[in-house]
Amino acid sequence: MREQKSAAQDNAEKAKSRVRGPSPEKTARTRGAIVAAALQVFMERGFAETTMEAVAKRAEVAKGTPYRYYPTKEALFEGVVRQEIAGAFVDVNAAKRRPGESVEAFLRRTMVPAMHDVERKGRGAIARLVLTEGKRFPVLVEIYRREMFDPLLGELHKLLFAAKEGGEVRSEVLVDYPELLIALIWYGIVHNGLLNRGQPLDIGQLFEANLDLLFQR
Amino acid sequence: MREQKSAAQDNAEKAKSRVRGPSPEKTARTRGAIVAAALQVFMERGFAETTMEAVAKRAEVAKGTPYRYYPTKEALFEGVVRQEIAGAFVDVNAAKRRPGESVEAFLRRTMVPAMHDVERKGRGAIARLVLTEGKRFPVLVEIYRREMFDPLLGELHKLLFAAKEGGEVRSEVLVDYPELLIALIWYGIVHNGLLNRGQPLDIGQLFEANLDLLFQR
DNA sequence: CATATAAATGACTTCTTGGTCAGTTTTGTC
DNA sequence: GACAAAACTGACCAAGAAGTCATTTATATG
Repeated sequence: MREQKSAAQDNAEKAKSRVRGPSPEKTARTRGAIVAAALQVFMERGFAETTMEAVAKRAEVAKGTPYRYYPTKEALFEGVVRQEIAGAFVDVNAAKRRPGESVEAFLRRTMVPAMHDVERKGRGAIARLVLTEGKRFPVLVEIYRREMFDPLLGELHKLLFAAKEGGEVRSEVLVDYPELLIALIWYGIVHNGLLNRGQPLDIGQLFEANLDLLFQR
Repeated sequence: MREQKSAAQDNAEKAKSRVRGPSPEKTARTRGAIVAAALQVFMERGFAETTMEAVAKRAEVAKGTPYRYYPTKEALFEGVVRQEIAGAFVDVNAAKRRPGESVEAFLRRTMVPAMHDVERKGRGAIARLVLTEGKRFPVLVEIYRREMFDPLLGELHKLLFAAKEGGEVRSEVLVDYPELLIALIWYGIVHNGLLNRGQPLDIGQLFEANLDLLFQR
């Protein structure tokens, strides 16, 4: 029933046409090692300074092996960063305001902790990579914007609007410029990757300070 | 009195030992063309993507000529950016508060217009260059910090402190975190270089919005 | 105008690195 | 154990770009 397999037609969905050769698990492990190594090296050296050989060495494979998974260095970079963005995509819409919960309380409960571990979860590093290599990889910028930036901005906008409506804040400046809240996130990311020596700036703390200001604490 | 010139000892300070050959003005013009070209190309392509040949071509000189002024590509980059930072160093301490002028009024009078033409004066571009290439050129980051970042932050800190003392603002958050005001400048710079399509974001406007918020407008 | 000197040139060298591929090893099936 | 198929290897190739330098050109002086 499967002697001829009707030439390249049945590996459409799940039907991996594997009859012989190394197990898919092994392959997946190799791919994983390469992706992980690439991410590491790209993050510490940047795109241009990274050689494929360095990636291979870090992944403990030979020079040619990465090319079995990604045709070019560019493709490797894109693939790896893409995947990382997708993985970091914490659904900003996941948390919902509890009945009767003020916007301020909601922001402190959800956003502050989230901001707090931007660095600990590696989100800062990926943002910096998109930032520094963005000019060469506009696609990644677009993805980043769509997956991270715009949703967060939109959510903040809605919340600030609600805060205005509910009388929690007087000024409507924030409703027009929710960017003011986003700004400090970028600032923290940039600062941590470039300007500071010593321990990183805690973005959550900054965010909280801004909330204090906003809600007249 | 100058036949032998006592072998390499008298061109110490100002005594350029020029007796023959092209005028220093011509040389200066060539250097200027190279520096200008380099800055342009570096800004539009980044360090790694820029070839010395492209710089030479833009400056309308031959491949080897830039090397008469800068020994390596790195030196050229550093030299050019250094010079640009120094040139962009608007003395933040230049403007002084007029007698009786409120901090708010002072900020609106001086800072807002200054922010307003960050992009028009090319300061955004140079900041982005420092940002994207900073990892490879820590010296430049240090200079940038010393010449631009720290002075501005310090000045803002003093002003916000004065505003608190004078009762212009209730919250003392801004005194502890003047970074909140710096943050949006970075945000604007990053945004203009990466995230936006269409016309650039006006940082002055953002700054003004933040002042509105801060001073409860 | 002859000459000395510096500036500028661009063909050439060298080195790095992305990418290839014939051969080898690994793995699973019969 | 023989075999087939895929994964893996690393020597090799080719392109591109940094940097060199013998030669040429431009300029100022006597």
